[in-house]
Amino acid sequence: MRLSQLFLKTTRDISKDEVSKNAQLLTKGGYVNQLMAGVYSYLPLGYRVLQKIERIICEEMDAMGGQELLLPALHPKENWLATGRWDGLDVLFKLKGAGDRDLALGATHEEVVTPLGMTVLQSYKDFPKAVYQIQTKFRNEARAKSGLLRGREFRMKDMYSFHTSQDDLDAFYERSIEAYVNVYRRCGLGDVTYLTYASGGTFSKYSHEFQTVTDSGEDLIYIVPGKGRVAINKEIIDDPEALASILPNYQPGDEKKLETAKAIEVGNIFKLGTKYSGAFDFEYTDKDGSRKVPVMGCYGLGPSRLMGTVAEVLSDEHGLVWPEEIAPYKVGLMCLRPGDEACKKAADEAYAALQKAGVEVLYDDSEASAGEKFAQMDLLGLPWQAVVGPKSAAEGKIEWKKRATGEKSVLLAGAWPF
RNA sequence: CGGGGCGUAGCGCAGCCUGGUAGCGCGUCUGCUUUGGGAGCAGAAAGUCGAAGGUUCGAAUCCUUUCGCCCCGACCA
Repeated sequence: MRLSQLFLKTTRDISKDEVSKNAQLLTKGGYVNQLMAGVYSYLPLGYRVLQKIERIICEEMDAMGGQELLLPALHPKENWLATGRWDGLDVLFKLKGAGDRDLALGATHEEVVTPLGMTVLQSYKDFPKAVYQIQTKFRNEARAKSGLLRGREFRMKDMYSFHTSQDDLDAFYERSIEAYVNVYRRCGLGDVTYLTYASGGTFSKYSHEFQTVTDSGEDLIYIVPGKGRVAINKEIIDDPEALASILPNYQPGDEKKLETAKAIEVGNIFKLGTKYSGAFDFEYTDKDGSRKVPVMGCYGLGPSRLMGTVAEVLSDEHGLVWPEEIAPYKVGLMCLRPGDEACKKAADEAYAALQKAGVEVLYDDSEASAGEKFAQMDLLGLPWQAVVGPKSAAEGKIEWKKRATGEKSVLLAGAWPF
C-alpha cells in the first residue's frame, strides 16, 4: 500500500485531557478514531491489526475444537428474563423495537447460545460441542475509560462449550488455557501475561483470568512464586482455603509476602455448570434413556482490548511497536527524496520486489521531509523500516531498521534482514 | 451514579476574571526555496465560540438550564 493512497492522517497533537497511552498512540497514529466515550472507529491500519488478532484467536479456537458461528446482537427480552439478567445485569443496553417490543443488545451470549444448543444437542451422542463467535458486544458501562480498554462497544470472542460430565468440561477447560496462552504469545504479550486464579461462582472452585502486567492496569494481581506466570486476583486473596490449594506449603499470612503487580484483564474463562442450561430447561437423553442437564463452560477474550493492551505495553517514547504477527504491515518503506529520479526508481523497485515476495509493505512515497517520514514511521510502529535515500540509492543499497530494537543494517537492494 | 476539570476553525489551544462581533500553533491550499530525524519565506481558505433560554444598546465573555468529553471514586461475566 502506498501511503499517499492510504486513508490516514497522523497527528502530532491530541487533547491534553486524554491520558490513556493506548488512546493517545492509536489516535495519533490514525489507527482509531473516537466517536463518543468508549466507542471507536477502526481505521484501515487499526482494522488490519484487529483482524490479525481475531485471526490468531480463531486459529487457536479452531485448533482446540471450537466451531465458529455468528449469533445475533439484537435479543428479545424473554431470553434475558429467563436467566434473571434482564434486571440483574446493570450494563445491559435495553431498547424498544417495532410494536413497542422490549429488546436488548448483546452484552454476552449465554441467553442466546443456550437455547440454540438445545435445538442441536439432544442425545449424549451429540456431545461434547464447543462453538464460538467474534462480534461486537455492547455494555452500558457507567464510565467508559482508558481508550480501548473499557468501552461501551467492543470486540469480543466468546466460546461456549457443552458437556455431559464435569470431567469432560474440566478437560476442555484445561485445553482452553493452552489455547489462550498461545494467543497471548503470538500477540507479543507472552512474557507478561499471567494465568490468574479468580473466584469461581456457583459451580466451580475457581475461574481464571488472564492478566497482562503493566503499570496502566486497573487490576491488582498477586504473583505466585515458582509456578511460572501464575497469579491470584484480589477476590480470593482473602480466602485461606483457596490459597492453601494454590500456594505450595501455604501458611496463614503467606499471602502478605506475595509480590503484587498492576495488570489488565485480557481474558476470562468460566465453568458455568448448569446455571444457564438449567435456566432454559436444557435436557438431553443419556445412554440409559434418562433426561439430564448438560454442563457448560464459557471462554471470553476481547480482541479490541487486547489491541489496546499491546499498544499500551509494547510502545516506547517514539510510538507504537507492533509484534510481527499483528502489525498492519511488516515493512515501512521510505523514499527520502521522491523528486530525485534515481532515488524514486530504487524505492519503486524495492516496493515491487517486496510485494512480489508477498511481504506486506507500506510505502511512504510522499513529498514530506525526511525527518517527518522517520518520525511518522516510528509512530506507526511497523516491525521493519526500509530507507532509500539518494546516497544509498546510488550505491544500490537499502538501510534497514528494526523498530523494536533500533538495530540498523545496510544491505544490498534485494537482500532483506528477515 | 457521586465529585472535579474542560467544550472557541479539521486537530491542539489562547481570549472569559474586567462585555464592544474572535486569535495563535499544527494541518489544508497556492507559489518559491529546501531535502538523512516532525524544513523556511510569502500568500490563502476555513469558526452558528457545544446547545437553549435570560440580563444588556451590545454576550465567546455575566446568569440559568441542558448535552458532551476527560479524570477520580463507586461499579465491572
